Amino acid sequence: MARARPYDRQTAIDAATQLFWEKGFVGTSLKDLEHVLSMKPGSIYAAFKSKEALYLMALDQYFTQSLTVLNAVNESDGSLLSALSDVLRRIGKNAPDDPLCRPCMVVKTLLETATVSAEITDRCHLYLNNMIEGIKSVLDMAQAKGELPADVDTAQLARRYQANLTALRLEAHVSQEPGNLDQLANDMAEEIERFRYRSEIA
Amino acid sequence: MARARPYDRQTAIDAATQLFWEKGFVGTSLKDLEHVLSMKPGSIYAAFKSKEALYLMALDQYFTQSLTVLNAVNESDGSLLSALSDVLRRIGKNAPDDPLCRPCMVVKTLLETATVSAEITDRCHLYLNNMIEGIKSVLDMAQAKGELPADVDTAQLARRYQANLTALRLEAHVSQEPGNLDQLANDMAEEIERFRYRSEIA
DNA sequence: GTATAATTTGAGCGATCACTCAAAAGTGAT
DNA sequence: ATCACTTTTGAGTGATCGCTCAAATTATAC
Repeated sequence: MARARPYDRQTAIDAATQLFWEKGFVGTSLKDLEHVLSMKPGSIYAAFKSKEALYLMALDQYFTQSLTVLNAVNESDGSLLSALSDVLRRIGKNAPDDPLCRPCMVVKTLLETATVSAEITDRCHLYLNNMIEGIKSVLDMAQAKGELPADVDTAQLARRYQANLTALRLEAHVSQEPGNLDQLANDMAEEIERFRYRSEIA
Repeated sequence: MARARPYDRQTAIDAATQLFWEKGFVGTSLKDLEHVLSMKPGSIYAAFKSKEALYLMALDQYFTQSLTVLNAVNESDGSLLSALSDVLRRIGKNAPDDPLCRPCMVVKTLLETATVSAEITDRCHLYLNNMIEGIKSVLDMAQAKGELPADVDTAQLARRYQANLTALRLEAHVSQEPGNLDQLANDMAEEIERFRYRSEIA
């Protein structure tokens, strides 16, 4: 029959994702990719068509992995609101190997590639919309469970949560004093907890 | 004596700032700069030494201009807290020609150049610290004027404000539905207004 | 006008960019 | 072993990268 690929495609895309995530689209050269993928240019282009196409695959990989965080929140047995605020507090810890403690790749991409590739930009908008939709559905679920008052605008709160999440991930990358980040994370976590429905209050 | 420069240096740096701000350090080529500055490569290097040095000048220019916003807040005759929250509401309007409604150049730079130039990165941290210091001193003044309760941690609130500002400016760049941005801005504005001291409450 | 000094000019430097393609190499079926 | 087929290889493509420098240009001083 035919020759088999000596590499695992998914592993390769994942390596490319890490590289792109760190250095950006323009900042990543093909030489960089060759090293990380252990592939020669010809193979890269045979396998992934182009640098831009590979970047789109990397973005998709990133987004898929990001969804697992949201799924974990959804499947938490305790309070959904607590699960959401715990994500914020987790970023406050700024663990070096925690991908959540690095700036969102989609945001980085949107800041970088507005003038580079319309297709990449469009894809990013799609991911962002999907993500906020996912957050909203968690909040809707929380509302159905009685965790959130019925009059809370879940779409609006979802946008607020996403904004906080983005700002916090940015701050984790920028911040020099860990205590400040943790405090900021706690502030944001308390903010969302403050929405929790308490029957004893009017 | 000697030949005079046919261009205004400040104007040139300003043009470079706009270009760098939009396209980033790596994304801006010398050809781009030649067009914007109407200068040939030799002149550019004679005047600004290198692309990186020019970028540093652009960053400084950007930061100086950013400070004028803070100064305007400081010199507002009315409430300082209102002046701060008005800045957030102003971003909610997303006026196309309002530089405040574009992502912070320092943040963009930090996301892009962590792997490119340590000097640029360091300078950005400096600017960020200066800016947050400026915000804190506004809050301190508000506290002295009795606008803020004495027990408010102004340093912490300043970080929170800066995080909101950054997130909002990002959202202005990313957001597709203007109404959402405005609502988010109002949320953030109300959040800071909620700190305002009211004598009739305990 | 001539000398002097500061500035612009722009062709061109070596390096790197994203990318290509003919050739070599590996794999399974017969 | 041979074949059909897929994949890897890596030197090499033209274009562009940031940058340089000898020459030309423009100004002032005398």
